[in-house]
Amino acid sequence: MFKKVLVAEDLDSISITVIQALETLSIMEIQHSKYCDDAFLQIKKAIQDNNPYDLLISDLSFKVDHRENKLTCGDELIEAVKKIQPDIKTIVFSIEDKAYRIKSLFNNLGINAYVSKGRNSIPELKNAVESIFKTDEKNISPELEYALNDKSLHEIEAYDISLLKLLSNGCILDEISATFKNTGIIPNGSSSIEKRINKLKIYFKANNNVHLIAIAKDLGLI
Amino acid sequence: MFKKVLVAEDLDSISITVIQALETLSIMEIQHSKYCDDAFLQIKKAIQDNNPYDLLISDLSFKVDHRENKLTCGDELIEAVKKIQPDIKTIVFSIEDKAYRIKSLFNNLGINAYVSKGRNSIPELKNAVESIFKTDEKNISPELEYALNDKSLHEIEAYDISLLKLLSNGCILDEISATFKNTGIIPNGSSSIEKRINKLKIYFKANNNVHLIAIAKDLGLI
DNA sequence: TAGCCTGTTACGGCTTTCCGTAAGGTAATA
DNA sequence: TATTACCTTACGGAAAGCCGTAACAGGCTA
Repeated sequence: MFKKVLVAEDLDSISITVIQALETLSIMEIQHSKYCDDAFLQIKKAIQDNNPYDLLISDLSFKVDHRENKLTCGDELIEAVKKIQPDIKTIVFSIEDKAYRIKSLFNNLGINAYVSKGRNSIPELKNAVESIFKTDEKNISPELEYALNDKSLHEIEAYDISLLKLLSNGCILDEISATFKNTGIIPNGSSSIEKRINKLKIYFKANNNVHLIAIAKDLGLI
Repeated sequence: MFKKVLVAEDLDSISITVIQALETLSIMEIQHSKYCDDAFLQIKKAIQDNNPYDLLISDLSFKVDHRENKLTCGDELIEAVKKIQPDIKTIVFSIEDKAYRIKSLFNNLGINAYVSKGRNSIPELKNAVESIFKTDEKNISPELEYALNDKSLHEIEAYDISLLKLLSNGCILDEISATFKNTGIIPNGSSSIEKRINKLKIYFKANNNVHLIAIAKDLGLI
């Protein structure tokens, strides 16, 4: 079994249970951080001490409070950690169940397992830990397996996300066009952007821009 | 101390910790439900058995799954419970920290305490339980006290919420006007609705309707 | 090279939103 | 009753979004 595990989770009501669950798996050393920045520093220090972590279990969203943090969410934490310790195993444990989000975690961050916080997630979390210790296969909550096979999600790209974000910030077409030109994103003609928004509206069955943003927000795309 | 307490919480990772915390307060009987419908039935049965619950600790949002449920969220659960047992004490334990939401829980549902799930929420939850057992005062997470005093929230009424919801569903002004006329909501002139939307845009510092809906979604108003 | 396909950009009209102005209605007050 | 204040509704011009058409460029194929 893994020897040294770090849990990055802000809610005390959850971290307590997670740590107890890990203890039942006879893991020797279990550490816990309430902030992403702290988690990153602990992993960094463990490398320097020549006693690195085997596994990182991280939440995705962390509450903002008085503290200033460089890393504000689990995505950023994992990305930063992989840069200094590429071989560390990672499990994401989050309430998030949007296929798009989960998909990108496997594809872009190379996480080893995704466990969705739910009515029976502690046994699932234990299984995931055991499973990725034994094999190197990817592991995902049973009810979320459909996510990786959802073809439709291939069609929504980073370009669309940028577009939707700018729209949701109140930008008009010309402003979006200018922004894309400045950052070198193409296509950036206001007409092409208009067309792309139109495609998104058809895809998401939205009546207008307002409706489109409401749907994108509900889906967790932005 | 309270003798009989019900915890309505879907996430096992949280309910386990909450129950452990209640046990340290020497509460004799602690029950737990993962669904609002189950919680309601348990409370109903306890009344029939002449052994009612003293306290209900409930989450607000519950994940949807295969099961069909009449009560889908904590708000609905508490409202239903108060109808059959008006004197029951209620604590809401939720990640929600939007002032508007919390305010309406105290004012509309008459909850006794609100504890926000956070980095130190288990001690806060224990304090809340002890506090409302001793006194009959309202109790709220320290960092959320500002919520009840936030004057600005008085200005956002049910009318605005209906309006924002229709907007977010892709309705245009004339459709909203027609809907309001059908349901007897006034003002319902398309011009007045336009003005009202304008006020909301100023209030929330939104550039346009799209921006407004994005903000309303972020604030959890809709 | 000519033809075809695809994707980007441009243009024009039509609708909807945006925003200021003004008319009508009601209620409180002098 | 007259005045005032406030709210609702109506109207109109400007701005932005909506949607179809067309021009242009690059890549592929015959």
